[in-house]
Amino acid sequence: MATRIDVAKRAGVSPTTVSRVINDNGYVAADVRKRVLEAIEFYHYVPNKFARVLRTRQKKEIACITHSITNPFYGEVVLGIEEVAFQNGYTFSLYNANFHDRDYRRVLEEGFYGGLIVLSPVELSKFVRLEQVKEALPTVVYWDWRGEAPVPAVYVQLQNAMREMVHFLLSQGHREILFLGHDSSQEWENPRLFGYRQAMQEAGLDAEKHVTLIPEWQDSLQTGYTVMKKILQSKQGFTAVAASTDLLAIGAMRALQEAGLRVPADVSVAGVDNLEISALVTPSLTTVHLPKREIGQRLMQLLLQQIQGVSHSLKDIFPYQLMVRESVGAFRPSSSVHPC
Amino acid sequence: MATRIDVAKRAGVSPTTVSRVINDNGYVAADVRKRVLEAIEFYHYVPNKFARVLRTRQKKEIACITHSITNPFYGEVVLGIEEVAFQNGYTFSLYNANFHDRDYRRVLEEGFYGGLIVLSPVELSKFVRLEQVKEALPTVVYWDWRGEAPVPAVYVQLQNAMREMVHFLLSQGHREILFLGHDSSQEWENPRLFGYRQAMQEAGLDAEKHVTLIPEWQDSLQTGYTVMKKILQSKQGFTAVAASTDLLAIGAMRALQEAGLRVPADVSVAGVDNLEISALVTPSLTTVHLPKREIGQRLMQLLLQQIQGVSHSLKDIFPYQLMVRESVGAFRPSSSVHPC
DNA sequence: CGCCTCATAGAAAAAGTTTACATTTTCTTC
DNA sequence: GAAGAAAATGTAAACTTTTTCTATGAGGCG
Repeated sequence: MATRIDVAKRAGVSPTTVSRVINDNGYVAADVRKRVLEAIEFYHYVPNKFARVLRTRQKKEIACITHSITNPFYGEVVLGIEEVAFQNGYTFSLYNANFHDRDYRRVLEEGFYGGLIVLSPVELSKFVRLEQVKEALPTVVYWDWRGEAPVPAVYVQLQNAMREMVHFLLSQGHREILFLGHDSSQEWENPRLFGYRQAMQEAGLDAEKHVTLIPEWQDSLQTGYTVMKKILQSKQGFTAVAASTDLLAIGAMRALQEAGLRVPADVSVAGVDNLEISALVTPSLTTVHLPKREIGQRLMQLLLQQIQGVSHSLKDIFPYQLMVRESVGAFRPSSSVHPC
Repeated sequence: MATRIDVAKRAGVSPTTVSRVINDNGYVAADVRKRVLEAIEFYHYVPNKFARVLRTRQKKEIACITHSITNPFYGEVVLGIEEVAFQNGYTFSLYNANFHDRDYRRVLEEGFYGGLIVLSPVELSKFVRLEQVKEALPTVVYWDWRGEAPVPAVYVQLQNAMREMVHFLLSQGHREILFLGHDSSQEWENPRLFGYRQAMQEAGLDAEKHVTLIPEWQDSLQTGYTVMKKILQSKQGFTAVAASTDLLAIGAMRALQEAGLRVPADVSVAGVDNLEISALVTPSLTTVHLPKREIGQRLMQLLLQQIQGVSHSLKDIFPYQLMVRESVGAFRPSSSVHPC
């Protein structure tokens, strides 16, 4: 690989002058500049990033870490992040924390990246300790839990979103509404679960009877499918399913259909997220739209502020919107999985 | 940030000894090692990656570039890549080529990465010129086109896969089979299209009548949906759809259903890929399984060989497997979109 | 003409690490 | 107990870049 010295030799100048041309600072005569540019072109010379960063300490590379690269929700968030990153001259790379925790911390701490975006910390809590990592580099987080994030964060009103969704199910006459989602822990409180309980209590219903909790945090089609299969064996009676996410909802819907139940005639199903697929399954999924791309954009903006040191942990409140589609129908007395 | 020199001072040794402890090479006495490790712990010292790479030229970081991070096909391939990368002490980051081409080339060429995996070069041909980039760093590619890749590649027998799928549709009695997918160009030949034509010709049918080509290479649910909507307006008659990918198939299926057509009673639909979602939509999709994770693993193995200089452009032939599910039914004389 | 300013360009230091080489200390072995 | 091997540690160069400092010459001005 050609270095700056090769370029300098070919252009008949000193290496310093090449730097000046590249970084466009200091005085350099027009003809000299031209010669240098030609030499750069000749060698296809690109300055060595490692040497440059070693000297300047300016890393225009940011990292994003997520638990599940295959989750389309994060996919869309990432698109938003990228957009803003590139506009600001940053490059962006994505990590998937499926593997060894130690390695990830190492990567993040060895000074490779100028900033870090953590998508949903709960799923990553085994790998990334926000308190530790924020010491090593500017960090922001997509925080979809109740309470305060330990670093600047983008918040979404998931509790209200879920609540509104359950309200809608209630408005359709449903009373036996199954909650399908993740549990809270000592550390983390699941706002979706709170939203569900809130809505049920407001309607004067038992908010615990139909709560089905998924042990490990897994947001996948397969999880929704297998959990619903199990529920159907348990003879639990319900007429609607309020799923934490669209993936869970779609998986659950399939399990219901395989059991010979019609959605929404026999059971209604709704989710939260509004993924692309949700509008294109049959029946199309009633869900709550979350502005994924905007979340990504704001995350990156927040990180830029962090890097520049002007971060005032802004709590962005993003709008959500109920998307009424086919998968929810009005309650009919005859319709119930196992009448109770 | 603490450096090696701080650590050395605290441990009362020379910086060299610290290096030796860290890299575990050369002689170092047990008690000295212990002192050094304590000092490292004290400072939370992590060697600066930039200085290290500058010196050693060993970049244990590889990049993967794709056109569409949200495509679950690539998502699963990436899981396989990651697995092997981590086993070999490499870290891995993902680029999404939605934005400026120049920037990507720059990132790749400035020596940041020790290797590059390109997922499907056609979609990236605007951004990444394999012939150029392979000069800058070891490169391998997932090659899903006819002909030879310009760099070591992992090949999949897509032509045969598609052919087998169309054979299956034919075996179910279908004759008016619509092909839904991407066109070939001067540069690239689409093996799926060839597989379709081959199967149709073998059956003595017109292989061109029902070919519907998607202009830009777009593999998404939305594309399948909108293209099928358009087809339905055109009054073209067919009884089955052979889609290039599962995403296109699922999108198309939805458009058919919205038009009041039953799948598979009125129209059969099949795809290629076997994504997770494909088994969980209703009706579940008949498709051809491709070993995505294995493809990823092999890609990374191939790249490791490239890096070590022992690459003998191995052509991996991966098995595929027809997955018969609900979305294809036997042809019935009465069933046709627009009987012709 | 002497001095100052400004345009231009090179020399050298610095960033933090690895490693070849050099040096000192300790251990074998006859 | 001396010689030579092996173990342990240190010195300094190298990796490539940016940046500060210095040097040279040209032109302007009193």
